[in-house]
Amino acid sequence: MLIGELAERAGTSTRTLRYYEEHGLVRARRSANGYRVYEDAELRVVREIRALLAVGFALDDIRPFVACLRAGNPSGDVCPDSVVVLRRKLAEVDACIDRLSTVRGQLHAQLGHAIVSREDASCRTT
Amino acid sequence: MLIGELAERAGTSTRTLRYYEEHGLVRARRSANGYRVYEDAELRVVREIRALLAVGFALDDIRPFVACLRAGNPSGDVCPDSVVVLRRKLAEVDACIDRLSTVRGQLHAQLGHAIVSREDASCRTT
DNA sequence: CCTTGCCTTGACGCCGGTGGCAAGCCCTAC
DNA sequence: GTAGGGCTTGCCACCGGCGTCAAGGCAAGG
Repeated sequence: MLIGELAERAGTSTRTLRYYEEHGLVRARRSANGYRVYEDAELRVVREIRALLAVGFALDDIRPFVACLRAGNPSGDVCPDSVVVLRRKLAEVDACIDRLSTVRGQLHAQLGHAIVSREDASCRTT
Repeated sequence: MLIGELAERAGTSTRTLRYYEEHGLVRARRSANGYRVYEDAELRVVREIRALLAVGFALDDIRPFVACLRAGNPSGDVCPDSVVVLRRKLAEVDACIDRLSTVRGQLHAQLGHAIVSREDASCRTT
């Protein structure tokens, strides 16, 4: 399978696949003419990556899941490393929700004509 | 008041103040030597900006609040334009919380060994 | 031979709010 | 005179996940 086909089947772009490879997440052998050739199994890997990204993981966080899949596991989340990341992310999300709830309260109060206080940074769901 | 003093009193940097000015949020007259000279009132403006940024507003969103303050209002949130922005932001935050709650559920499920589905993008609390 | 369409690498752009550096002016004190 | 501090403008760096363009090689069909 060449890169264009994989991109289409995974619902993404060739640029994206090359980017993943550059970051060590996706693998390909090269044919004689230098083209990337993918195993069918890579499709699952790419889908795992996309699903995790959508949930808010960074590429670095995703690495253990991919490794877990490559190790032959039916899903990428059964390995200890993956679980660690999952727990961390869960904690982050919880913290984020708490913060947003606070902000929500502030906005609500301000709409009722109060004054905004402080709140800090970094909450994502890319 | 010169820029260094304002920066210190507002708890930020001179770089930041110049940036705000560049984006039309903070005003200063110039002394003979070209230095920025600030009214005392600008301190309140800068604090309003910082507070709103901390809550997650973008600079563009903050403009109406500043205008409201400049119009002589005791707080920046009493003007119609400000309220519009507040409502929009509240809605955004609500949506964000919903999304994160969904993600939380997915993470939880995955920790219980299920499979991740999909979720989309953009949730900030800068 | 030429076109078309796949593939390759390389590199810049984006977004937003700064940090930080450079080169240079202004003012004060010693 | 000179050292030191504050001020000026201008521009590059950052973060992350790509989009997108550039310039070129390779394969196949008319």
